[in-house]
Amino acid sequence: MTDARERPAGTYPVTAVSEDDGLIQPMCAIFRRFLKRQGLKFTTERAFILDAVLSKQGVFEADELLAEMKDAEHRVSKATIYRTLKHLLEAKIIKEVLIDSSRAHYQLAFGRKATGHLVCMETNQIIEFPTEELNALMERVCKEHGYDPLSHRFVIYGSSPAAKATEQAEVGDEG
Amino acid sequence: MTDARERPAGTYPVTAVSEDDGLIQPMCAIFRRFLKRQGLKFTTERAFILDAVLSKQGVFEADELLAEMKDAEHRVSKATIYRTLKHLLEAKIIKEVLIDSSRAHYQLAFGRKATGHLVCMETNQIIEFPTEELNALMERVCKEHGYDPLSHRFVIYGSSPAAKATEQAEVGDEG
DNA sequence: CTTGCTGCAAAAGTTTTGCACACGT
DNA sequence: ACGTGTGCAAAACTTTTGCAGCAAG
Repeated sequence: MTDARERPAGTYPVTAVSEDDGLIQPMCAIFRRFLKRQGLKFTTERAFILDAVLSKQGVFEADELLAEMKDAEHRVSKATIYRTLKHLLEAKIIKEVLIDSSRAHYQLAFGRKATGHLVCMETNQIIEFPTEELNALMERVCKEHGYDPLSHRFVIYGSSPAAKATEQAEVGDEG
Repeated sequence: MTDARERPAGTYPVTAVSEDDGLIQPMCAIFRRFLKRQGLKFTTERAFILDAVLSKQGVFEADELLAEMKDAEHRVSKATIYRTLKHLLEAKIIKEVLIDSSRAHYQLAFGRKATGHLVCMETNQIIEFPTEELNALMERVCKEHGYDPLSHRFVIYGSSPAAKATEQAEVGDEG
């Protein structure tokens, strides 16, 4: 049951491993340059989406951005959010994270060391942890098969202490 | 661009790490027992789906099964395939594999050591490799956060030798 | 016979796309 | 002005579900 589908109302409680929020501002310039290079425009909507994305401490999804944008003074449409996410991926400002197969999850791609994700199957809490040590494994496996390594993802599924506590309580109730 | 979407017509060429196909037959009995325990029935359709699943050498998806079932003498509906996949997951005969976020991917859960997946971003080829060494990391991370470990997934993205060759050819064509 | 199962078609959820109009450069 | 971008609504795709008839135990 590799399933984190029933997520608690749009939010992922996340313990991030990010280190420097000082890198956030230059990102705007970086995105701008990226767009110019591609003959694309830096629109108000893209600025707003970038801003929302940069404020994320951990894993997020399109849905979440959409909800935030809906309330904000700047309403941005679903279509624009999806289109902009693609550009942010290409610009390597965000990267995809594999949490479950029903929706796409993203995370900032900069200012953080390689991380894996520890997912609680019950509460959907996601904890990040560093995974530098996996680079060696990636290199080795790629070399063995003649591949050029690009990136890797490591996800652990388990039960959080909170989930176990809840379980206990439920058993008490039922029994 | 963590995207393996444009997959070559329903097939994943896979180099598996499976070891004993001799375990396959008992699976039928195991599934039967599992169903009985749950008050469920072992129907012709379920038998056929189990059979198709057991013949898989590597990663597969619902879509693929559906296509196979369409041609076979036993036509099985989409709905039944999805419903049966859920039971097979619960019975721990198959497990979910995270390859990309657009579709669910599965793999037999037995008769194989823990494996990771090396995915070629261009050709979508998937190579399995053993990942026993990651168990220690899983245990350690879980202990650090008070989690009970359940399972883990490790995916490497890269470019296969074949993809690089194709690229070369294309550059030659264009230039 | 009783209960669960199947197929169909419709629904649901996420992501993409066509189009007319609006906006950066 | 030109070429892109945006919003909207519809389409595409994967997965789920309701229902009426069907089959396993």
